Amino acid sequence: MSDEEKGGSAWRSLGEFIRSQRELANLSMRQLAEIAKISNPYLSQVERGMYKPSADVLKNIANALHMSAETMYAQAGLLDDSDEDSHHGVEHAIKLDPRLSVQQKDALIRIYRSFVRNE
Amino acid sequence: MSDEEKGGSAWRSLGEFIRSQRELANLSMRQLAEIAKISNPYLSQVERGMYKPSADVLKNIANALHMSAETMYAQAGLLDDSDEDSHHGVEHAIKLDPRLSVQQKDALIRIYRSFVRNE
DNA sequence: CTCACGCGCTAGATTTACCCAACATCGCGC
DNA sequence: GCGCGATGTTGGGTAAATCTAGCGCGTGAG
Repeated sequence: MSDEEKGGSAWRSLGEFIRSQRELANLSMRQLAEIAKISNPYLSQVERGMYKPSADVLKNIANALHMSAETMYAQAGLLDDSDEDSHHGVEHAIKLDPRLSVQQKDALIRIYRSFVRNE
Repeated sequence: MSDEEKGGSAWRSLGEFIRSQRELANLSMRQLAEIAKISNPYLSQVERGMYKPSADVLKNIANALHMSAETMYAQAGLLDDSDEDSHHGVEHAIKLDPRLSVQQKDALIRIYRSFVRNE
């Protein structure tokens, strides 16, 4: 089939993404599950990539984590078709931000590059 | 038993929306179902609002109807709010960068926010 | 040390999405 | 009239998504 890969790998990385964002927000599974209106065991399975959550669950999790649903869908690989976001990367986004001064942009980009270099 | 509130009726209008778009494109159910990689009976159920299709199905249908997945999600009521002042450009890119660790993303976002706050 | 409590995870049951086969209905050519 | 091919729909099954109840582990207080 010439279509896009329907692999489950995208879902697994989505789970890791959710877990990292949850930990970044210092939320326990039960807390996030409560806010996102799902059960904690299910959240556990989702974070471990065992199930592909439906769209409303994704949206609820995204809102609970104070991120846009689109970000979540993009991470889940559900927004490929028409125009994939300007995926020109972090540096591009930094350069386009009008609220940053030139020095600030430079500093951010240098920090970013030091991070990705030490991958 | 459950509460039918925001969302319950959204799926029904979504079905009507899909049906109108399909008829507008002069496609039969079997044709659209074939392109969207679902079965014709299931498409029938969806158009009549009996089931809430999952995100990938929605994306495939949107694709088959030559519309963006976001439009479909919006019709499904899955994409409304994304609070937060919407200058997500830099933060969005940072969150999606797979080469950054969680801590690195956190650090970059904090630096970014301190910059724009101190403008 | 023990008890209580929060954490993430497993086990099993229930609900839901989705497919396949068969149905009824409406043309259209013979 | 009789097929017959195309349309939308229904019934019944299977696998996946989601829930509830409970487990085992760590940690802090008494």
